[in-house]
Amino acid sequence: MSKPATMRRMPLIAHVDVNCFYASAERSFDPSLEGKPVVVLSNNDGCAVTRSPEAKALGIPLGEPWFKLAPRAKEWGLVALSSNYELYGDISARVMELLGRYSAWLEVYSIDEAFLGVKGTPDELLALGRTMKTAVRRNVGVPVCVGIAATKTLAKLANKWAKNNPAFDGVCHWDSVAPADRESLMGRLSVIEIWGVATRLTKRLNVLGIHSILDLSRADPVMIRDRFSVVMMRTVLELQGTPCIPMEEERIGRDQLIFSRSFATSITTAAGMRQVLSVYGQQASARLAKHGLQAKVLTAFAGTSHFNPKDTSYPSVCVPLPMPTADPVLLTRAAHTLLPHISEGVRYARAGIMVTDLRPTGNQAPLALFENPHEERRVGTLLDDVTRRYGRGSIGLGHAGIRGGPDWTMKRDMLSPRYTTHWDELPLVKAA
DNA sequence: TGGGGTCCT
DNA sequence: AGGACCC
Repeated sequence: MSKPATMRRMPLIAHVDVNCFYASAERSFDPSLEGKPVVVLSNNDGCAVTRSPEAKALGIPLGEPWFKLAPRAKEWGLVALSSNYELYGDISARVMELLGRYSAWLEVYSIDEAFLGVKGTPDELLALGRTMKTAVRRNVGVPVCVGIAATKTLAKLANKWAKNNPAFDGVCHWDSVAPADRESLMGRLSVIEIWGVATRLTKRLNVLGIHSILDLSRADPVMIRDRFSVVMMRTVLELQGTPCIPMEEERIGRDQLIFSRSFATSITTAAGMRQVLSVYGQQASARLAKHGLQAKVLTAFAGTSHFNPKDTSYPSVCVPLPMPTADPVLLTRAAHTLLPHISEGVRYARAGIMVTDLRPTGNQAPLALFENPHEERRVGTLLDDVTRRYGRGSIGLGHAGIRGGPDWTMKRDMLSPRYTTHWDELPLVKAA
């Protein structure tokens, strides 16, 4: 199991993640939030995606719609904030940069999580975990926990344990815990707590009498592979201490890019849809150019609300592009082929485009957004058009479109300042 | 009452 | 293409 790995000083995996990241990021710049129940809302201020410990203590479930929370917010002293991705992205970069100093082998797994390859005696590993935790808290201002184990799956489990059991003080080295205690934990926890197992798989496992993590760790990997998949088999092996999920290189370029939003107010006209698709075409172009990529295929889609199960409609078109491109005009034109499938009067609650079959831009400069002056002119017109109609800030690349704007822009009524990335929104510090 | 992704079958 | 998962 994991013991030989430790004895042979095989590299282990440290999993580091920020406790309730969005809420912690907000707090690190607004100390008045300390000790208060805080929730951060999803796009469109739809539902609570992050809760501070105080908000959890109020019994607010993850994913609770804001419209249900709002009436009681005052009574609870609940603070709700719109997602401020610029702030979180910046805090994330600082955390990752700092972690990179403790291991050359860093995999940034998500905005608030990283895996690190680490080596050392159990004492050294525990010390390393504590050092990282303290450093991130002091230098970036957000709390993290650390789990260290032979595999990614166990490292994540150890991290979760560290978060839930104060005795660990935020750092759990799996192999340093008494086997009886580990078994007791795994016996108490449902398989749904494991990385890679969610509701569907949990149901199927339960049918086989596999309920706890301990049950799963004792299952026969081959049986699991036959009845489920190689993915689930890897999970079983990882629980047994055999690394099956490798550290990954930094991924350059995505397989696909999606631009999609639900609307604050539904779109009911082809003209409205045309504008939305134009914006997506723009955004896709900018992102492709930024990554030095071109797309061969574009899919455009729209859909009615699934909370309104009558008169549903989900039109979509898939457009092979004549040649790989990141050109805003060509992408927008392709996206507009959805328009004939749009029926006037139908209430579309969302729309989007997806570009796939991506490949690196050839010998053209990756950042040459507008190749020929003719097209540049037309793009300018497109931007001007929307801006004239809906006002400045309604459209644009990057973050230009988030304030105000037409009905279909994102609703972010409770946005905190972009403290770290915009000069006019820097926090003020008064020296006494 | 989110929006982006990936991998496997 | 669709179904599962992740954050």
